[in-house]
Amino acid sequence: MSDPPQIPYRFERSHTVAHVVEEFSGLQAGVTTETRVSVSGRLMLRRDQGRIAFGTLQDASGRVQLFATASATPDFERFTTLSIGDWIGVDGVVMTTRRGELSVRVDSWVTLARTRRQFPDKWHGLTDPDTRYRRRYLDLWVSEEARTVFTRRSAILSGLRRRLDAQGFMEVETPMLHPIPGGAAAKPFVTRHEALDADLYLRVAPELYLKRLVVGGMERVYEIGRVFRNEGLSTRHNPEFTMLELYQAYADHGDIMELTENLVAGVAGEVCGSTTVVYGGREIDFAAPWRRLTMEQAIAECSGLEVSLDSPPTELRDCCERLGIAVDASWGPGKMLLEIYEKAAEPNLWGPVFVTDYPAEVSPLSRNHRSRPGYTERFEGIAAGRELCNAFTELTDPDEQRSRFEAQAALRAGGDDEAMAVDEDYLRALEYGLPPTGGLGIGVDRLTMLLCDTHAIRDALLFPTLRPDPSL
RNA sequence: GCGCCUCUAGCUCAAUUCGGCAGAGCAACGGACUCUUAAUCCGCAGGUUCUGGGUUCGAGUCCCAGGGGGCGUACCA
Repeated sequence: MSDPPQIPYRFERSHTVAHVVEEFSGLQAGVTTETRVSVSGRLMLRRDQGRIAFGTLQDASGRVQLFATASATPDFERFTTLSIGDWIGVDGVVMTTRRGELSVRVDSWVTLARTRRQFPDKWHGLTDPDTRYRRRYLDLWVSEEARTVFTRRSAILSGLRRRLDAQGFMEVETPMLHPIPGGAAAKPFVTRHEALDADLYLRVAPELYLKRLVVGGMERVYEIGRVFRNEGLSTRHNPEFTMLELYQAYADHGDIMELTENLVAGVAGEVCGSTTVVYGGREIDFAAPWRRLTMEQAIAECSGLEVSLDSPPTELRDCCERLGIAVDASWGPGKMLLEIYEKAAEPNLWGPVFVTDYPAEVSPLSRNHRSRPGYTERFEGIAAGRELCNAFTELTDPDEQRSRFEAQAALRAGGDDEAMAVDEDYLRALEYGLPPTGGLGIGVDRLTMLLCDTHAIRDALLFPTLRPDPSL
């Protein structure tokens, strides 16, 4: 074997593999065209045959066979020493073999990168989840399913953006470093800014900044971005995940429900080819309109329990205890009702369904229900037993918001490190006037899971959070 | 955090209920082959069995501690 040739600085490609396959799909067996193409990618299989050799070239779009011969292929001997996983660029005519396999004849070729490490088994690929996540760059080459999920995730993101842009929403970017964590009940990550000599928190939600923008006259805004929550990892939780939040001035929860069901159904139809998708072997149809159930109705339907905020507190407490929920002394009826719902109803709601009318006690940022005291105009969209989105008619009154914050701060003082703090700056913004506004948050990773039929959030994230590898 | 399971060659996996020489396929390496399709055939090489202790004449296997991972649970509006 001769020395490796100089690696070029660029390679001019005329076709992707898929483009070649598409353009020449009808070619009969044993035909050599006069069309020259240049393609590039990794050599994923090689079948040497003496004075001819076959290879399988894979690029981002697919696979095509390479056909090399001692007479037509320069450096044929060296070609047959390429390793599986080597990057090459190939130039040659499009042809079919006697058996009819579409191929590119290797009339010239160049090494673009060599792999110094051996690729996984060409048939079994990678099965160890840890290796798949830690070396995603390998997983992407050997696992078709992984490529499909991330291609689809990208389509979901652009589909969401396109639809919102078309409805007059403006995409914005708000700070990820917050002086006061807020916008969701979650434990934040703390970091430190040296020059400011201040602790800052990685955002748990962009909500309070986006609503400041509505105060500022941005009537329809959205942000798609990472949020960070310092909580446990599970099949459904990653410490950093992607949230879509949007706010629409002059809209209420009803408008947001319509927007949500149309947005999700539209993206599902576009990305999956149908609003009906199969998740875990069971169909789920995202076509609008989705069912609406109040929290009490959801509880009653799933468990037969007749409870509400008007139930005597002792009854709510008994109900919690029967369900195995450890009731904290600080819980009011709203928190108990929510816990009952989450334990007895939510996992059993296949949906998609909007569960509406959340207690004010557990909804510090949403506006009081126009006709049901103690409740808010908040809803969550549930699909496959899990929260897909959270939305409400926004609380606009600064005095009411202050008292909600203070209730949260009291919980915080009592040791609840997920409760919110009083955000004076946000209150000042409200004092300048927030018009009636509807808001929505969608978990993009959860949506991806639903539309890709994956059951672990790690499979919907390119690089899920893992413990640092102690062997490195 | 807690419980259960798991970790063997680059990858995928073996290694007899009950402790007895650590193996195969693919990849790699050397060779044969002008139409293969996970090519085939011949040959060669490949190991801190996650780490550290312990029991034993003898440990991949049993015990203890630690590490990684998976699942469940808790937490996560």
